[in-house]
Amino acid sequence: MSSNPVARRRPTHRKGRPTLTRESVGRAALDFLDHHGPAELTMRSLAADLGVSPRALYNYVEDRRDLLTVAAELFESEWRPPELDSGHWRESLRSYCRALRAHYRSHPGMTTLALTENITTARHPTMLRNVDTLIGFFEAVGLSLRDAYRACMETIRLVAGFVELQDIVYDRPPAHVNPADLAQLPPPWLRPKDPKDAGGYGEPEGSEPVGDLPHLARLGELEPDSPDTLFAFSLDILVEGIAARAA
Amino acid sequence: MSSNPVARRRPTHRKGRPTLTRESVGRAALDFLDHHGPAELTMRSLAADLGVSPRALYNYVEDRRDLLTVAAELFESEWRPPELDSGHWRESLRSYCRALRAHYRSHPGMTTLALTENITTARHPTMLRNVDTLIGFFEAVGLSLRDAYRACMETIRLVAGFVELQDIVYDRPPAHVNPADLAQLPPPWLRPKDPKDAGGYGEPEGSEPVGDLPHLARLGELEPDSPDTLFAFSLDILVEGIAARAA
DNA sequence: ACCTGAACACCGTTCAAGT
DNA sequence: ACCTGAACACCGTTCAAGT
Repeated sequence: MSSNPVARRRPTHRKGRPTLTRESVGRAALDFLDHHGPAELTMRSLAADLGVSPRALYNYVEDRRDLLTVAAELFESEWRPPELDSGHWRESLRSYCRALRAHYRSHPGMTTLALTENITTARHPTMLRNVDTLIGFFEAVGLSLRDAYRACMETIRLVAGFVELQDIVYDRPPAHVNPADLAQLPPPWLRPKDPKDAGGYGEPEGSEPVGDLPHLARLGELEPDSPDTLFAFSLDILVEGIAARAA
Repeated sequence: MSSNPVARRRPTHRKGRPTLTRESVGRAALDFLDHHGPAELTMRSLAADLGVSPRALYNYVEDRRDLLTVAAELFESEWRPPELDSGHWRESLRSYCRALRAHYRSHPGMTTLALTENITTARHPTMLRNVDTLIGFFEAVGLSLRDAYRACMETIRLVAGFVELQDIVYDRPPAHVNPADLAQLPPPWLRPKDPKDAGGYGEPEGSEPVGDLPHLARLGELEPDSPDTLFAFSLDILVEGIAARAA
């Protein structure tokens, strides 16, 4: 040991700012998503955030894909799931899914980015452990190993799909959708387009085009669901579906 | 009527190729996805495909977002769902979902594009009619109107989520994943990274890292699921979950 | 060893000009 | 009326050069 040369530490600062690392760059990318949309996350904007030139990032990550992979790994490692108790498995699974949903929503766009960049290489040990635990939970509930694996994948996909396809529209309404429209049934994307912007669906006096869509029309009389209520329904379906399988 | 000037038709051809229209441009975008990935669909590549300059597209669509909206509308209008029979509702719902899955897969990337571009404005009348019919089906099965709406959304989200998060990796394996790895359990994204590329998970002789993940390790002994089998499991969960709700 | 600045090949979009 | 070509402000990435 003493024959080794004195360990030369890499400097911790440079020009007054902490030295970059592979992890700190990935961390910055993940945090960036808390303030901006995924489309705004570019090598240049991230470099500007960090106060360096875009070229500097390439000393720590291979390319943009690699950067997003590091961010995805940090994202995975960040989550500490609640305890799972197969004794009260229904409520336990619900809590688990609610926590998982909150985690996905906490860094909005991370899943979308992973999707568009086809990132399947972020396999953080913490995530593998979480998945392993969840599979064990489903076995304890009464599923075969194979079904437990399937149920685990189904659970994750349900939560991720809900956040990406449902929550994202409510949490960050796109420029072209009126937030007030989200608080009504049916949601904007199930309302007929008003022809030529002349009085359409929302008109108080009954108008023609609705006649063809009787069930959608009747939805207008209902109080709208909050995203949380809708998610609770999804969980009901999942839980009872698994219960039927375990029986 | 006869006082109207003679209707001047717009020319149907120009320079030997059919004149572009808003619809034909959107159609070309949708068809483009059958041959290329969504990331390759650019204004320039599409224009090259059509044999025009990129600028020409802007005579028919406002911008890239608008182009993708037209493509999404065509995508929605293209689907003719199978008949729904509430008399044999379980098998009927299964067939419906299988057909819907096939539709999503037929133009891979369309949903991903709609997601990244936040397109919620594609509301083709055909799609609204299909949704309306599905809600009516769930009411006939025994759900309240509110639950029927929720079940309809849940069904669509389940199928879309399955295609985007599961099928896409099998149908178009990204460059960095070995297709042979997809035919094994656990899937690549649940296998521990081999440390420094030295013998890792796949090793015949038992190695350390697996000891910590007992359930994932036992998965290796199982024959892998085909995507179709995995989808059938998802449908089982959905159908029995809805059955419990309808009771 | 780590950074910057300039450059390259792309992208969406717009302008001025052609026919 | 509809198109092209050149241009602008972006993007990811690379090269040569600085300290």
